[in-house]
Amino acid sequence: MSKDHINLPKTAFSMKANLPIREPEILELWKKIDLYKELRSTRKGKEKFILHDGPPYANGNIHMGTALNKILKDIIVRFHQMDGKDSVYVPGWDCHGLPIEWKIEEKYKKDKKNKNEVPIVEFRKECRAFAEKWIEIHKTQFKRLGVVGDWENYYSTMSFEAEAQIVRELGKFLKEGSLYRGYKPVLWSTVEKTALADAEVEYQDHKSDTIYVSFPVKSSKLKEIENAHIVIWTTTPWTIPANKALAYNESLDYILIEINDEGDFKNKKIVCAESLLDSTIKDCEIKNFKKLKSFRGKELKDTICSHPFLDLGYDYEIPMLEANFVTTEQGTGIVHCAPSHGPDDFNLCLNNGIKAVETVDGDGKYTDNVSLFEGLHIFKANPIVIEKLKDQKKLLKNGELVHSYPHSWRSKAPLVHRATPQWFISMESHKLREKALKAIDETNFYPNKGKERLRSMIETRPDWCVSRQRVWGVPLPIFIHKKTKEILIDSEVFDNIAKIYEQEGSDCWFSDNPQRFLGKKFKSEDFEKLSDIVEVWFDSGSTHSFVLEKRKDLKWPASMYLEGSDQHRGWFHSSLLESCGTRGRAPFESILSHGFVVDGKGLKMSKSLGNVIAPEDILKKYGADILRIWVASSNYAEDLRIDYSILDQHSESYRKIRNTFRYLLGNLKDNFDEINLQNVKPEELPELEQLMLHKIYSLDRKFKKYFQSYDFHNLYKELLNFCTVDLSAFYFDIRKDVLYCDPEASEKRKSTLILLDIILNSLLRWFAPILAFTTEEIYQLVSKKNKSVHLEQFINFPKEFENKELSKKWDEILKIRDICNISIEEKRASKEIGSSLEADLEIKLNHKLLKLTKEIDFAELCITSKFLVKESKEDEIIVKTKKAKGNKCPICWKIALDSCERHLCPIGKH
RNA sequence: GGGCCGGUAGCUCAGUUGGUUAGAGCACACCCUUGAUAAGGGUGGGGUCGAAAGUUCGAGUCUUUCUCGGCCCA
Repeated sequence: MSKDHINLPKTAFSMKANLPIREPEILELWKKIDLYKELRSTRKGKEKFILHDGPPYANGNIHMGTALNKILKDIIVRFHQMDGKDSVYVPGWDCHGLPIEWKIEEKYKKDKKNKNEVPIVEFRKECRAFAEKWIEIHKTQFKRLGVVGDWENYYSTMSFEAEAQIVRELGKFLKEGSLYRGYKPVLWSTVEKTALADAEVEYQDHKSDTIYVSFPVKSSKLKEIENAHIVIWTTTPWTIPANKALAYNESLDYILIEINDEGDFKNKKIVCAESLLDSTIKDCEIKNFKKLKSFRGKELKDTICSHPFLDLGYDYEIPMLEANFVTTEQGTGIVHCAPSHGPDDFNLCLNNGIKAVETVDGDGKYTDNVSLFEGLHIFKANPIVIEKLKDQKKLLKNGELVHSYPHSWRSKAPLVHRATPQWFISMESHKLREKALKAIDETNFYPNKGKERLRSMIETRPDWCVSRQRVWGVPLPIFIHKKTKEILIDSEVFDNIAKIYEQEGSDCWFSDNPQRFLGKKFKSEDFEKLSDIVEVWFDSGSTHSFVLEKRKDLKWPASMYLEGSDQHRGWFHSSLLESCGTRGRAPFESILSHGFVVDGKGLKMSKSLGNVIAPEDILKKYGADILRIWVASSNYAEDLRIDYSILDQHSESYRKIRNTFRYLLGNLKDNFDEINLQNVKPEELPELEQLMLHKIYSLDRKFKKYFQSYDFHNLYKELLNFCTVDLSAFYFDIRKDVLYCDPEASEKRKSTLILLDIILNSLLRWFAPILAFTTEEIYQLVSKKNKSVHLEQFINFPKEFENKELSKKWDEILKIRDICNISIEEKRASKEIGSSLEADLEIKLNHKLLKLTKEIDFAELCITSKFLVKESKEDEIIVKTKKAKGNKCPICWKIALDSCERHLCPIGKH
């Protein structure tokens, strides 16, 4: 029998996707039709959805984390666009900062060039060019992922507009008075008279003086230690004059002993950690002592000591503070804290209201804040400190120690932590913390746990240090009066600086005459011009001001900020603070944070483990749509696992989806004319079609629910299950008979085509935000309506499609079908039949089910040739399968005793 | 080291306020089909719910400890 008599599927949509080749062609198409522009004009005047791009750093190739971030953003942006909104995405880059400075310095090192001999402006130009280069590379890589956005008009933190606006933003904090000058320890070289970044530090062995020093207890809740001494050990005797506190660990055990040896400490009581007692008495050569009392560290709470130099004028209180950085590795279990000379000390003291001051100047000499020692160089101070401690009978022992110590990579000179003038934004002076906490309450978080995470950080964070002693960044627009030391706060000056930057960027700050910035109102000789730059978190924290507020196509606040969960401390954090400080609320309405990309076993990717997968490799092997499926199907609330076996699996799912489309297209013969759903009368269709309309309707409800909560992995799962369970294994399989064998005039066949049309249309739109390329490929094949599938909108299905009663009825029918299948399978296993069309079903149902399924054609549903339903007294559904008797119709392949009525074929004559 | 988050079939994920025998899809095995064909269908196997202890009539779900992993901080 020729196949001319049947209607087999035919489509130009190939089974093989070949995404790595096809996707770039679709990118070309989007470029040709200027998709971004089309998207904007289609939704002109519609409600805006603005996902504000957190700028990646313009340095280095993208990795899986970046790809995840951008694809997730793109999926969300496309969803909102399809939902009918004007969903605008403007990509941006973070450009200033240390990593780029290093790259340029590395290059200098290679070329044997000295950074200090190159004018700052020239150095900055190289940094700028470096960032520009990476922006272009990133752009190509992001576009390849299918990300749609305003790539031509991206934003960057180094644009002149951005630099100008950053100055304006700082001006707001300055005018308000919440930006103040304070001191904070940084690693400092007294030789080069400059601060050093961590990466510029080399660790080498260094011989230090060590001392055991006693601090007399002034008062304590622990009565036994009231007249005792707290003993500390340090390798930096010169920091003793800057001591402001002592730190203990509340979870350690401490001990009080009495010394009976002759000498300064005879009959004196001292305190140290119990586990360090042995090493302490050994080091201090204590021979005779008595253990008096052991106690937990937490009992030291609220203890106040005196400075060892109390009698020399250091008559201030030394509080004991709880700190978990105190360990029992070395020393006495109690640490001396000089907030001006150590980051731990600084943070601990700051949290307890003790601020750092400038104790040592740039040359390494004590300032007038340190009595007795003023003018003395710290590297010459150790013997003098030791001598005075001895005089005061506060020195138990001194010695020497060779240990690893930070040195400058250039001069090789030993470094010190030195409190330097820095600029801070106060969390309290203008209620910034309070405003930020309120703003967090008013923000939606996806997932919800992000809210607590950000809140707990804001609750405890210290004042924001916004200055850096570097060169690649926006200069702090600050002048200080030489005589009064007052900060110049003048709107005209800030405006003037901003205006100049807007024209030519901020390089001129370092090269031009300061008078240019001061204008006519002030004289440059009266002022000192600051050379610090703004820390980069302030840059990116201000993007809302120079992107969202400045661009007409955007809105402030953004609808959403979306980044990795590390950005709770980063961009979410700095944007929140900047905006609350200047505008009193958050620059976002919602925050979506995603986890980190880890390997198939849940371990982080690292070169040493060899488990790194680059986006580029995935694109080459699978294509962007597979990667986009991986993003959509993973639960971003937690870490996202990826390896080749996971991608293989998603590839399989993709093939299933692709073949679902192929079946639709094949049976529609690539003809697709969108049906007006209002004209579809469900009651005029066969029950199976009615059921499918209901399934489409209820899937759409779930789809929209999941989309509203950005629950993409469940959304994708629903779509995939629909394709496999409801379509491929059910509806498509059953309706092949009608589609292939019914005459074209058949009403049933026409009804099926209506459904195929609706299903194709629905699937195209549902999948479009995720499978951006594949849905476009199909759309280009069949639709003449729009230039791109992405210009379409989600469908609103008529309420009439919903039919819960029918759905319930079919739940029962499908149970019967399952039992039929099991029965057929038995006969297949025993080799009595092969194809289900060789089966003849005998179904026994109770009265209720019998009545319910009166009109149901179980042969059609189970794809058998015959069936018979009998009433049974039992509730159990019983199915018996027999081999169908008769001959096979050459057209529909059904087995019948006489002719096949549908084809009037005289069975048996063939 | 500290804070926070997480661990459910090989994989991606469901699992209501504690309540029958813990689910789905994929993958796998076997079978069927050869008119979706490098496709399609059917059936089936597979889980100590990270581990242990506790609360409870009853724990994947609540508590504690441990363990493994991730992020942030130090």
